[in-house]
Amino acid sequence: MRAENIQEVRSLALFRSMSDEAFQNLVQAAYLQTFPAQLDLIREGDPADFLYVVLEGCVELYAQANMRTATMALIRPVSTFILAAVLKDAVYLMSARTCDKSKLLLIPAENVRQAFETDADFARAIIRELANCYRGIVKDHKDLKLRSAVERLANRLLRYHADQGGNGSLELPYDKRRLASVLGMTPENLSRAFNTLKPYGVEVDGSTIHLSDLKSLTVLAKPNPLIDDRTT
Amino acid sequence: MRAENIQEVRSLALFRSMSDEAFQNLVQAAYLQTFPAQLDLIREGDPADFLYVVLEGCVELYAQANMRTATMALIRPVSTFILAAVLKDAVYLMSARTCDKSKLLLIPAENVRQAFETDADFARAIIRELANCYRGIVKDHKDLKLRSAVERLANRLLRYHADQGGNGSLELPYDKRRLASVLGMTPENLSRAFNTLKPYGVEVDGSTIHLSDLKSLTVLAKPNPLIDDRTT
DNA sequence: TGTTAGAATTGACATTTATCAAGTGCGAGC
DNA sequence: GCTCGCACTTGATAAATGTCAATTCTAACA
Repeated sequence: MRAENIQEVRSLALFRSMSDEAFQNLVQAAYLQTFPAQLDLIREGDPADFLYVVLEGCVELYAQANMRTATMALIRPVSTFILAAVLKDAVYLMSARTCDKSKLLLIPAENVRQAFETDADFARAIIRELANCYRGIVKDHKDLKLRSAVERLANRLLRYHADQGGNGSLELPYDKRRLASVLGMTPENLSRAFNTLKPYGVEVDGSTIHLSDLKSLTVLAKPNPLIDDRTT
Repeated sequence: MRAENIQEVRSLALFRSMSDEAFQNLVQAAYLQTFPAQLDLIREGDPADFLYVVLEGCVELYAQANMRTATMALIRPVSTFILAAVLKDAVYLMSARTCDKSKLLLIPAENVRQAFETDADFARAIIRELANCYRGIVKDHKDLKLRSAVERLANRLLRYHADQGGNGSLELPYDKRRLASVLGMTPENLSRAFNTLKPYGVEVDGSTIHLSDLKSLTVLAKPNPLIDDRTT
């Protein structure tokens, strides 16, 4: 692995505070690999063999049942995924596939478990990471249970808008089909939800969205830090 | 606190492996209290002052937004709740209230954080607990995103039935209003879902449910261990 | 045993969301 | 620049779910 990538991984909250020995141990056992777009990485139900770190590209976590598919999350650099399954030595609850061509680090699950048994700093970092993941999905769950499809879209737009500088327009970070699945609706319904938001100053131009009336969009969306704020 | 209660808490997976000193330290700082039914314990948005342990009774975790309320989970003895907020020293994402008269142990958040910084065994136990909580809510999220209301009810009935011995009937663990909210539907809709399941051998008698045709109910429900199995 | 308050059910209806079937438009590759 | 495929949109319709109001049931209690 190149020094640049090592430093990137080392700087992650999860690995930052662990000892050099333990980190070296993890990294030496790991595989760095580049995958093409749309490649299946893991399938729900399979035993958790690796902890994954996304270094470049984008990975989609999804789940299937009853002939339906739902996107659970989209993982962008630099972050890990399916940590909980690895720690529990259990099967994956979600499948994963690349969206774009992606560079990933695969750390054998056994080494991760060993590291948290022996390195107390790493264990504490894992606690923080897991607590964040947990709170993230609690927020997603509240979003889905407490809001209509249009409200979910409106809040998502406000979030992306703020993330991207809040200058009146935003770029959708992935295609509308995936956005629809993330928001828990069909692509058709997403189209209609955008139309519903037109009177609130939402103008769609491909994957660029212009927000010309933030005030009325915010009144409609009623954003709530306990759902939409991704840092706390 | 009575020795019996101490032993009960000590035997929890979260506290079992920690050192005696650290455990004594936690317990000595804690408050044991009995609360009447329907009492608000915590409100989402408030800073996390205590880790709660339910010793007797039942506590409902719920969330509110947009004039709507959703039950997130029901906590029965003996288990903890809102661990993640305590560890992160953040605000609660969910509110909590007693369902029945309940005996709770309140451990000051600061002591919990101290304990996981100093006791590596406790830190590892927290990791296991958090990983379980995370996977639990991932399953809830999949349930909600991938299934219709009737399917969610059918699978829930099968789960309770199996938990209670699988002898053809089951007792709903709480009232239908709460069950409806847990399942993400209105009480009216729950009533209708029960009617929809009548042809599949589901007979409602107050809070007792008889399942006379498990086979066809299972065909309808299509239970999935990656959603319904609460142990893995 | 009768009363009563809250829970549960039912019916009528509105709203939301999904489905199916055409279209339309845009971008990659020739 | 053309065209082919695919994502996206739109329309018509169906299904699922929510809302409101009225009624029935049930269990606690006088």
